[in-house]
Amino acid sequence: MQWKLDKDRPICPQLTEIVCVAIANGTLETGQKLMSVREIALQAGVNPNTVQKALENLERLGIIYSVRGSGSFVSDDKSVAKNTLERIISERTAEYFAQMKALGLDSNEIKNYVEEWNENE
Amino acid sequence: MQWKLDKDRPICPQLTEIVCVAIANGTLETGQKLMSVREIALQAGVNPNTVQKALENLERLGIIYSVRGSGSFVSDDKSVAKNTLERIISERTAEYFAQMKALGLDSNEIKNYVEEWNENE
Amino acid sequence: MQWKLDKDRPICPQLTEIVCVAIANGTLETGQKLMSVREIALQAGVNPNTVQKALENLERLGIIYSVRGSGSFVSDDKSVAKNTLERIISERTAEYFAQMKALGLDSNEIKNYVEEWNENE
Amino acid sequence: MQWKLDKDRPICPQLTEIVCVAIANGTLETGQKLMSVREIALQAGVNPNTVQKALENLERLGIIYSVRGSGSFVSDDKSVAKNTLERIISERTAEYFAQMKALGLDSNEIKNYVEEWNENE
DNA sequence: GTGGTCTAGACCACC
DNA sequence: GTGGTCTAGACCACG
Repeated sequence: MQWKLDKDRPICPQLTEIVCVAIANGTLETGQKLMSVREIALQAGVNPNTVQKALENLERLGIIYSVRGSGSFVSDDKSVAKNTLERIISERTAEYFAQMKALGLDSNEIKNYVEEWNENE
Repeated sequence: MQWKLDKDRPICPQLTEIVCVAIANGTLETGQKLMSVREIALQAGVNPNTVQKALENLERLGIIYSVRGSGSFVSDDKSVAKNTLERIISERTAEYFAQMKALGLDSNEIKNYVEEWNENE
Repeated sequence: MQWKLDKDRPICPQLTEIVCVAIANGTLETGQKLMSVREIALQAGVNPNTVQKALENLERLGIIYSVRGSGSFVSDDKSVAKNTLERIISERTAEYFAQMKALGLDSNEIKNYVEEWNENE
Repeated sequence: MQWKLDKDRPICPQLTEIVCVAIANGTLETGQKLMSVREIALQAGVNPNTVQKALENLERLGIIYSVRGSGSFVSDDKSVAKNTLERIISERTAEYFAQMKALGLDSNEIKNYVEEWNENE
C-alpha cells in the first residue's frame, strides 16, 4: 500500500480515495486493521490531522470503523467502498465532460481527444 | 455570449476560459470590444472584482488589450487565445487521466468508460 | 446569539447544536448570514478550527451553506435544522433512559425522579 | 450477573457502575467474592486491563477490597456503593437537564417529553 | 500505543 | 475581508 499523492489537489480526499481503491481492489480485506493514523501520516509524509480527517470521512460513510484505543478497521460491507469509488469516478468524468464542453469541444471531439491521448502515452 | 458558470469551481479562471473560447471559435472577433466589467459582472452574476481580475489575466497573456477609458478589446493575434485554450484542454485531460488512474483504472478502462459515457448521454 | 459552552463536553458538536437551535427557534432566519468563522471563534472563546469543523458538519447536513469568500448562510429549508434538533433531543433522551435503567431504575422511577428534580430546581 | 455494555460509551466506568448496581440491589452481598479479572474480561468481552482499572476504581472508593492472591471482595459497608450510585444518577440527570435546556427546552417541556417517552415505550 | 479533540497559526484563492 | 486547507503539536481517555 503506497501513498502516492498529487500535491496540486487537496490531500485529505486523496487519502480517502486511496483507501477506497485499496478496499475495492482487495488490497485491504474486510475486518483488516488499517495502519495507525500516525503511521499513515509518516509514510505519506503528511500531517496526522489530515489523515485523521480522511479516516473520519471514511467512517462517516461506513467504509471503515474506528475502535478507540485499538485502531481503524475495514467495514464488513465492502460494497459501500465500491459504490463510493464508482460514484467518484462517475462524478469526475461528468466534471471532465462539462469542462471540456465549456472549452468548446462536443462529445465526439472529447472521445477522439481521449483516444489520441491514450495512443500518445 | 453567455456566462454559464459552474459554481463548484473558482469563478475567475472560468471567466478567462469563456473569453478564450469565444475568441477561438469566432464569437469574438479581432479588435472587437468586450462588454464592460460592470456589464459582464451583472450578466454573469458575479463580483465585478472577479471580472476585473479575469480581464487582467487575459491582458497579461496578450489575449486582449485594455484602452484606458474606452474598454477592453480582442487582441489582433487570435493564436494566443487558441494556444491557451489547447493548453488548458491538454492540462485538464492530463489531470483527468491521472485521477482516474489513481482511482484504479488503466488507460483502456478509461477509454472504454469515456465511450460508454458518450453513448449514455 | 450567545455561545454558552459546557466545558465538560466536546465543543464542536455543541456549536453545531447551538446553531441548530438558533435556526429552529427563529433567532437565525432563512438566508441570513452567520458570523464569520473568526468572529464566532472570538465570541465563543474557542479555536477557529473548531468552529470551522462545526460549520462543515452543518453544511454537510444541509442546514447551512458556505460561499467561498463571502461567508456562511442559513439554508432555505429550515426543516432540516428542526428535524436534526428533534433527532438530537430524542437520541439524548434515549441515552438517558438507557443509562438510568443500567443504573437500576425502571421507567416509573425515572419519571418520578425527573419530576422531583424539576420541583427542586 | 450480566455485563451489558453500551459500546458508544467508555467501558471502564460502565464496569464500575455495573458492580455498584449489583451491590446496591443485592446481587452481590457483603463479603462476597467477585469473579476474577480474567473471567470478567472474558464474559464482558473486554480487555482485562480495562477490568483491572475498573476494580482499582472500586477499591479506591472503598466499595470492594482486594486480597493479594485470592481475589476481590464486596466491602462490609454497602452504603458507599449505594451513595456512589445515587451520586451518579444525580449527575447524569443534571447533565441531561443541562443538555436539554441547551437544546431549547424548558423544565416543563422536558418533564412532558419524558412522560411521553415513557408512554411510547 | 491508539483514536479523539482542541489549540495555534500559517497559506491560499476568492470577493 | 472570507472560507478552505494544511501543518504542528498538545492533551485526554481507552486498551
